[in-house]
Amino acid sequence: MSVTLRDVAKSLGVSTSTISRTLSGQGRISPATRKMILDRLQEIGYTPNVNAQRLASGRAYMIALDFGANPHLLGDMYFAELTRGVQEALRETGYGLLLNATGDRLVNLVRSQAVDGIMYFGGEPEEVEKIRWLAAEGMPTVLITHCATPPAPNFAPVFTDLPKGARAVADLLVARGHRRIGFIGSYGSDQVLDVFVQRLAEHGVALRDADGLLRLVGTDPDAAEEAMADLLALPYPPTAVFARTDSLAAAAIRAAHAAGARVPADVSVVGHDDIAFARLTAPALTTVRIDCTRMGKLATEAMRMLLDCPGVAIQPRVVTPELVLRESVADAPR
Amino acid sequence: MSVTLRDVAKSLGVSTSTISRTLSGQGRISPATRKMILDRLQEIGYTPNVNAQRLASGRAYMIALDFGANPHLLGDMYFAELTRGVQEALRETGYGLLLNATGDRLVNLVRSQAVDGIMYFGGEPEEVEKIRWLAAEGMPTVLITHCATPPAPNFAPVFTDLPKGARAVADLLVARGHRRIGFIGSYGSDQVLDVFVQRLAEHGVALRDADGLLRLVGTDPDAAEEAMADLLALPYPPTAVFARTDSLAAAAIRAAHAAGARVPADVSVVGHDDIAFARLTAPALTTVRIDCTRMGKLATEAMRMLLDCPGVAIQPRVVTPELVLRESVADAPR
DNA sequence: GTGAAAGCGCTAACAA
DNA sequence: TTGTTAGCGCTTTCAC
Repeated sequence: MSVTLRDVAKSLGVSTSTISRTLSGQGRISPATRKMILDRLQEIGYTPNVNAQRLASGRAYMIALDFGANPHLLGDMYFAELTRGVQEALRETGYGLLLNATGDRLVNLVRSQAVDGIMYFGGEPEEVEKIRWLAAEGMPTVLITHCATPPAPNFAPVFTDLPKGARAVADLLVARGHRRIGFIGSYGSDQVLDVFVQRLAEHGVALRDADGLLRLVGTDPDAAEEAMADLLALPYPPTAVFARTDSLAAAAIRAAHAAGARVPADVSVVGHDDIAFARLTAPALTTVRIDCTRMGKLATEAMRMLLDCPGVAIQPRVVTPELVLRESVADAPR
Repeated sequence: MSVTLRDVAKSLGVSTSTISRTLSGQGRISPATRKMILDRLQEIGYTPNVNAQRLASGRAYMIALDFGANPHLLGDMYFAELTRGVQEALRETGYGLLLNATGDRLVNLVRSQAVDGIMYFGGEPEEVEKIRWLAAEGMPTVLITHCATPPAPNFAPVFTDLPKGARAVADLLVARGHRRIGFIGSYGSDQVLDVFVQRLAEHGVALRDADGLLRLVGTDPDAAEEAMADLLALPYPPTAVFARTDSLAAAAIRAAHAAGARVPADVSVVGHDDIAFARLTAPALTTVRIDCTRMGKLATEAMRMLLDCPGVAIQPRVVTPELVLRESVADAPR
C-alpha cells in the first residue's frame, strides 16, 4: 500500500521510534539525526497514517462542533461565523473539526474516540443539562450559549452577556425620547425581552402585552411583517420597535415601508445580532452586535485548555454585545 | 480503560469476529446469536473504537468538505446552505464530515487516511486543476463549482448552469421593456456577466463599459453603493440593474433610495443567489436562485458513488438556477 | 540519544 | 456459522 513508518525507518537506517520522536518533538534526539531525518522525510514524501497514530496514542486530534436542535432560531449566520472562528483558532493546531455529528449520539463521539472533546452550540435547558452530563461523564465539553452557566470539571461555558445588550437598547431608545416602544420576536421566555422590559420600566416606560406592544412571533419574518403592520395600526402606535433578530427587524422595516411609515423618521427600528446583512437594509440597521467569530475562537481556546490541562478549572468566557449605531434609529417624533 | 471488543467477546462467550460481523452486517451469523449479541451489547453499552476500526479496515468513514480561498466571494450563505445539504445527505450513513482541513495540505488528508474523499467548493482555474490532480493521484474528489467540467476517474463535478440564470435575467428585463441596463459586480471574467451581455445583445440591447453601464466592483457592498449612485447619475441612466450577488443588489437598492430613485418604479434591480435575505429587502429582491443545499446533497451522493463503486464513471450533476420573481423588477418607465 | 518490542482495539483472511 | 490468528501503522515504555 502506501509507505509506512517502518519502510522509512529501514531506508534511513534508524528505528521507527527515532522517527516517531523526531516527528512528535517528544523525547531527545541529537540535532544531527533530527535534521537528517527531517530532510530525508521531505524527499521521500512520507505521510503518517493518522488512524494508527490515534489508535496508538489514544488521542483523536479532533474536536466536534455540534449545533443544537434550533439552528434556524439562531440563524445561519451564527453558524457560518461561529464555524469560522473555530476554524481560525484550530488552524495549525493539528486538530481537525468534525461537524455536527449528531445522529451518532453525542456520547459515542467521545467514547468511540472519534473526537477528544465536544463544543456544543445551543441554549435550551435540556440541552445544557445534557452537555453538563457529558462533562460529568468525563468528556471535555464546552457550551456556547446565551445564558450564564457556571463551569465545572471538564466543562467550560462561553456565553454572551445578553442582558447588557438589551439594556443598551432600552437606554438608547429612551435617550432618544421614545416612550411608546414595541417588541417583535421570541417565543416564550427570553432573557433579552425580560431585561429590555425591565430596563424600560426603570426608565418609567411601560412595555405591556396588554397595550398590544408585545408581539411574540418567534423567528418567522413573515409573522414579523404582520406584527409590525399591527403595531403601526395601533390607535397609539409605538415610535420605536426592538426586533429580536436582524431578520425580524428587516421584515419590520419592510412592513413600515408598506404601511407608508418612514424609518426612522416615523418609527425607529432596532435589530439584534448584527448579521452581515444588517448594514444593507435601507435604512441600515442599528443593532446589537454578537461577535460569533469571537465566540468560536473563545470556545476553541477553552477546549484546548480542557484538553491540554485536564483537571484545571476553567474560567467562563463571556462575549460582550455591542450596540452598533447605524441609520434606523432617530429621535422620537413629537 | 474503556470496554473493548475482547472484553465483550469474553463476557458473551463468543469470538471477537462474531461480534464484529454482527455489528458490520458482513458475513453470515445465525439469527439467534445475532439477536443475543445485539441485546447484550445494548446492556453492556459497548462503543467500538473508531480509530481501531479505521486502522484495521483501511477506511476513514470520513469525508472532507473544503472551501477554496474565496469563501467570501461566494458568501457565507453558500457555506451554511451547502454544509447543511452535505450534512443531511451524510446523516445515518456512518460517515463523518471533516470541515475545511486546509492547513493540512489537501493531499495529506487522503494519504494520511484522515478522510476517504474530498469535496471541494471553489471555482478558480488553479483550484480546479489542483482538484483534478488529486483525483488523478487516486483520491476520490468531487468539485462543487460554477463551471462545467468533465468528469474523470475518481472525479465528479457538481456545478450550476450559470448561463441559464444569466439568460433568464436578460430575457426578463428585456421583456419588461428595459433597453438601458446596468451591471454591478464581478472582478474580471465572469460567466454570468459574459452570458448576460451576450443575451442582451441578441435582444438588440447593448451593455457597454464605454457607456458607463458596467461596474466591476468585486463583492464589496460599499463599492456597489457607489457604483449604483454613479449609474443613477449618468446622463442617460439605466432603468434596470443586474447585481452579481444579492448583497450587491441590496446595496444598490440602498443607493437608489439615497438618490431618491424608487425601486422598481424608477429603476429595477435584480440580484443573484437568492440568499435568505433576498426576500427581506424593501422591495423584496427578484433574483436567481442557486440551490446550495441541493448542491451539497448532490455532491455527497456523488462522493458516495465514488467511494462505493470505484472505477465506475460518474455523471456530472448540474443544478439549474431558477428565476425568483419578487418585487424589485417592474416595467421600464417610459 | 537510540533501538527493541509490546501493544493500541479492531477487521478479515483462513480454518474448522 | 463460528473461532483463530495475523496484522493495520503507529506510540511508548524500557533497556542500552
